Order: sequence, then C-alpha cells, then structure tokens
Amino acid sequence: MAEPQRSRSRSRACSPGALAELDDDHGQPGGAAQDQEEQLELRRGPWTVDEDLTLVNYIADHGDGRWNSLARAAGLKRTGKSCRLRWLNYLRPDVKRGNFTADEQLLILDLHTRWGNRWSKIAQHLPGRTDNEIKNYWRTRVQKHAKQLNCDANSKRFKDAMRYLWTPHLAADAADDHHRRSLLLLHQAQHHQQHAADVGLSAAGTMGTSSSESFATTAESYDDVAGLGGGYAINLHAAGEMAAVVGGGGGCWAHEANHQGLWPAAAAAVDQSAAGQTAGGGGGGQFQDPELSGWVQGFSEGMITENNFWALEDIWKIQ
DNA sequence: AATAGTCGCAACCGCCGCAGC
DNA sequence: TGCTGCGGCGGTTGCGACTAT
Repeated sequence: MAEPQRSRSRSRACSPGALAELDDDHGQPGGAAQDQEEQLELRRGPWTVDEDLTLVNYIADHGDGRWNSLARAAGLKRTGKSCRLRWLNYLRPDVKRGNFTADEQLLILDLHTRWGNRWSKIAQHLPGRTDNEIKNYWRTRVQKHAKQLNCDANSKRFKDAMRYLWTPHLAADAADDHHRRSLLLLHQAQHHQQHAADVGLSAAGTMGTSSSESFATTAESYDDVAGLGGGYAINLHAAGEMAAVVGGGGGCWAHEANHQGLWPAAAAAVDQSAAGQTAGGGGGGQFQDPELSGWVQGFSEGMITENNFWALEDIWKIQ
C-alpha cells in the first residue's frame, strides 16, 4: 500500500546545519561566488511532485549515479545527496512499501543478530526494502519492545528474549499467514469448481489449472524469499506447515526448523519450556540469564502481569 | 471538541572511504 | 603524498498523523 507523501514544512530548512552540509556536499569551503549563489538557492525539506517527476524522468532517460552532476543537469535545486536519497528510498520503482511481513521481520531479526546495525547490508537481503526503512523499523518497533522489557536492544538479554519469545511467534505467524493463503486459494479453487458444476459448465479443468497457477505463484513467493536468505523461507515454510498442522502453535515447527539447521535454540527453548511445565514450573535456570529464564517461564504460563512486564500476547499484539 | 502525548517515517547530518588528479 | 569530489552509511531530527484523555 503506497503511502501518499505527506506535506511538510520543515523549520530547519534554514538552520545553521544547512550551510555545513553545503560545504560537505561541494567540498569547497572557499568556492567561487557563483557556486555560493547556487548553494544558497538549494531547496531542502519535503520533495514536491514536480521535483519527483523531474528526477524520475531524468533517471529514466539517463540513468542514475553521479548524483551531484545529475542534480544540476536535471535542473533540480537539490544536493546530489538529497536526489540519491529520494530516489533510493522513495522513487525507485522496485521500492516495496507497507508493513513488514513476518518473514521480513524474522529475516531482519536474524540478520541484525549477525551484523548489528549494518542496515545497508541487511537491506541487501530484503529486496524492495531500503536501509532507511529497516533502520526506522528497528528503532521504532524493536527498540520499543526492548524498552518495554526494560533492557537495551543491543543487550544479550534482549537478544535472548527475541530468540526465545519473539522469533518463535513471528515464525508461527508467518506460518499461519502462509497456511491461510494456501487455504484461501484452495477454497477459491473449490468454489470456482463448484460454481462451474452448478452452472453446468465443464470448466473444472480450467479452474484446476488456475488453482495450480495460484499455488505456483505462492511457491514462487517462497522461493523469492528463500533466495535471499539461503533457504531461509524454505525452512520457514517447512516449519510453518508443521505449526499449521498443530494449529499454529506448539513446538513442532521449532523442531522441524532445528532439523534443518534453523533456530536450534528455539527448539531447545521449547523443550525447556515443556520440561519446566512437566516439572511443575521449575523451568528457570536453563537460560544464561536467570531473570530472562523467569520471564520465559512466566510468559509460557501467561502469568506475568506485574512489574511492568508485558504478557507475550500484549507484546505480540502491538506489532 | 480540544488538548496532550506518542508514533512513524522522510529527510537531513556528519563522518568515512575511495578514486582521480 | 595530499587534496578534492563524491558516494555511501549510520545516526538523528522534526513534523504530520494518530491515539488517549
């Protein structure tokens, strides 16, 4: 869903920092008077529709790159940096907009664990998503959750919390989503077949083909993501099917994921949780962080409601 | 209905590394 | 070797939209 550009009037358009960037952009602190005049005319703040069109048309004709000269040649009174940013983060035709899917969120969590705040590197594995978008997602959603858990987003405690609590739920959610879509397609195909039969048409074969195509499309979407994460979505899909079979929850998905080399810790956590419940709630102590262990136990029993701790469902719902 | 607080995100800032001269 | 220009990256800001009171 493409969000319309908001109109803004940014008060910092003439801030002292603006001049600093002009020097930075042009690298000529003592540049020619003409350059100074051009610099003073530079626009900043929100882009207008006309500017967007100018930039898009110019890039369509001449390609991108060489941003400073591009900005001048296109007649845009913007810095090259601003043009580059606008193109990469907003105008590129393959920019994907809207909420992150559970698959994408899982991938972000996984890649951030590996690489930290290497947003551009992470973005390379999420086609259509920009580093800026991922960065914003992390800061607004993930760090919010860390705050709710009363710990730092970069702390080991929070990473453990993600691994044991958030990631499994995202996986289940992704699995549910995949399963629901498959069921919907199947239902639609059956509906069409029934309808064809009702009206006396021998179109079932045609509908069957259509259904197959739809499933193929779904499979392709899995493959798309799988290609990015080294079989990530394939594994997720396998795990998801398991989760769906058991009603979207349980621990089967985690074990399946573990068999495929994905989130062994999650499977272990499920085991630990189950063992803890079997033993009558003495499941603390399996985790490196004793307090986290308590959280996991509390979450699994749905009992944590005090001390500003959020129930897992609450954290999950605000996604 | 009005106001205050919070959220989401586009855009900017400042630094760094690289290439060309 | 140092300077300049540029692209790229991660961090930060500020404002409109949304929500709560």
